[in-house]
Amino acid sequence: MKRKITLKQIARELDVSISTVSKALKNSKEISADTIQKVQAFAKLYNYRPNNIALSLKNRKTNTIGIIIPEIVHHFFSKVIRGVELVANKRGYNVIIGLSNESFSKEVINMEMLANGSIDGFILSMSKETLLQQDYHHYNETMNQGMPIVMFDRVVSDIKCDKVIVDDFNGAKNAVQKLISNQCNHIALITTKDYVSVGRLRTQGYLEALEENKITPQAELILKMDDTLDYEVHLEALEAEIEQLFKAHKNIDGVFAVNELYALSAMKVARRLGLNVPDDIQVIGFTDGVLSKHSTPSLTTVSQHAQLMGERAADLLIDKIETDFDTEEEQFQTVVINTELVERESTK
Amino acid sequence: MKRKITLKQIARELDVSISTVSKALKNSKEISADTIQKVQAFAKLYNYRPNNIALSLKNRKTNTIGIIIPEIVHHFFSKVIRGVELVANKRGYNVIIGLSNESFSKEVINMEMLANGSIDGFILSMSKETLLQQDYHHYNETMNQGMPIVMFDRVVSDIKCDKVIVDDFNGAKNAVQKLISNQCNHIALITTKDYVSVGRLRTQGYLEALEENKITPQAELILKMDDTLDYEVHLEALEAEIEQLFKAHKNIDGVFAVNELYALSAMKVARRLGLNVPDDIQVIGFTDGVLSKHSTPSLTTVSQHAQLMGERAADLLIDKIETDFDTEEEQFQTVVINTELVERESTK
DNA sequence: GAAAGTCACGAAAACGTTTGCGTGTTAAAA
DNA sequence: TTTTAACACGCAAACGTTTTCGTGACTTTC
Repeated sequence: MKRKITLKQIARELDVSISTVSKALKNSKEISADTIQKVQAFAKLYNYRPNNIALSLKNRKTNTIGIIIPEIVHHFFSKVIRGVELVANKRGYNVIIGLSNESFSKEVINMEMLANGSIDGFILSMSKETLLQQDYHHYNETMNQGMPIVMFDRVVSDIKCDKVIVDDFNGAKNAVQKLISNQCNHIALITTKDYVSVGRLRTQGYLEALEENKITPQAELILKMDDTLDYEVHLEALEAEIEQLFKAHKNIDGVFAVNELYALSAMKVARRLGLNVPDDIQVIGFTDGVLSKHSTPSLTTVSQHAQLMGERAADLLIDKIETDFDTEEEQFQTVVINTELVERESTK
Repeated sequence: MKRKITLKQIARELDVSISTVSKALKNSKEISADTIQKVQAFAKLYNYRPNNIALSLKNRKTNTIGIIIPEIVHHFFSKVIRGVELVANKRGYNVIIGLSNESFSKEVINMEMLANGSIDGFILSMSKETLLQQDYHHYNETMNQGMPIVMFDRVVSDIKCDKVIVDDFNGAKNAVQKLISNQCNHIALITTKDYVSVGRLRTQGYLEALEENKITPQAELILKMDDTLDYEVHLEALEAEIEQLFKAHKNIDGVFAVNELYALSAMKVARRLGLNVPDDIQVIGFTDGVLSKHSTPSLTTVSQHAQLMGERAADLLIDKIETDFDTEEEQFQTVVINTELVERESTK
């Protein structure tokens, strides 16, 4: 087991100075052709590679970006990561991940852990708890220390930084418009409580679509789930709520759900109640998940282009990192990713 | 925008030496109570945190582990990552990810990028291309440089390192035994080509179960898919193959598939052919995916406990990292994770 | 043959830490 | 009063780089 070779060792072996070796490896014209040849041959033989940590320290630049997400076992987030990794790698950066697990304190701890020199900037999506508590001091402190942040998907306007978001409003509006065009007159909405920014925007899109079509929104058709519960393990609770809604309003002929699980549950409940999808009731979900494609009937969805979000976020962050010259006032931008309606079997 | 504060700056402000500050922060008894109090107060005020990169360089230890996987948008792998992250964080480590995208060269590049000081060890699962080419020089070189590797799931015996694997053989065998016990007499196997180690083992488990029950395996009932194709986008090709199999052997009453997609496709094709699952044909898939739970009918699966694999792999790696004193001969262990049969609607 | 210029290399600082050791000051022991 | 010990702190090296600035040995120019 031989440790990685260093400049110092090469220098000693070849009986030259460390600086000569360093320069020789860079083909500096300060160094004679002879020496360059000798050093490079030796370096190649021993497979010399500069130590990243030493470079990071010297350059005060790690070429690593940190990504903090609430959860990784989730198609949306893992697709975002894939996008981030793709452009990060292309541009010579590594990616280091931190999971907040939807917890405020884990988010803070993770960020502090990474902010002490390990990375050059953050890409993050807020945890639900942070969204709820509205405590953003850790973001601001991080940015005050000169570390750029790009937020995606779950953002709040109070924080001044670059952002990449989905056009939740129009995505939802178009979906509901589709249902309306398909002759749905009583469209239910299954959404989250309003503190989740994306849920709120999608709800607004739903309302707007109704209004544009002179349909009076009915509060009773809107189901706001308390999503502090993990419905992946409490499926029955979710289904029970939906079943109650369907039974109370037998005229429901369309459902718009703000995520995959809600939409799938709606279809399941419908089937259980003897309703045919899409003949009796049409369903659209806002999601990038895999379930939609493979469910029966397959689910019409509003796709969020998660991977593209990751790519754009990474480009935004790296651009900011590399134009570090703190010029005049900071200029922050918000990139809006357009959604796409993917029509499948759950709509006519 | 104030840069992060350093020992040197504190020292200058307080008119003491850098070493005094360092020691004071560590409550060294070399330093007077007065000074300690003064330094700590100042440090707290300015929110001093030691620079990780400098520490890494000094200690030749990064407290970061690298994880290389073929793909992240995949439930199995993202669950493994979650497991790794969980114990890594608990034990004071960060996780940095690299995606090989099933490509040999990307795997090599990623490993070289991380191996130059950025991390203390690797957790990885081999890309299909590496498996196919059987070129393992990058693993051996990495280990020769004193960097430990823990492999999981996709492993080969030629490489001497710690491993965490699923008991593919018995998992498959038990699943097939279940089908047999459920009165299936003609059980088809949908698997991958043999170079994928896990596919081969699962195939062996299938055969073993048949033999133990005095059932003669029929080669025509075994479908070996060429999985260099991404069937997520070429679903029809996959389904066509399965349909052909079902049509050629109308007596098939059970299917064991080595992954989720194959199993789901089998169910889909069965339904299309007018066969009822599980009455006419029972299906079991080897998978940890989400689709199984939400499909109709829901799929009986052999669960691999992916998160646990990640946890065990991380513990194994960190243990090795922290007992670095290169003692006598290396001792490598292979942890085998037991599978669990999760019974759902696709079996009786 | 002296001044100027080129060439090829080395010394040292810097990035931010930690830590073994040396040292000046004061207090206790002889 | 002298010796010794304790105390409180600073110096400097080390981790592995990069880069600026010297500098000695030649070579060229007048």
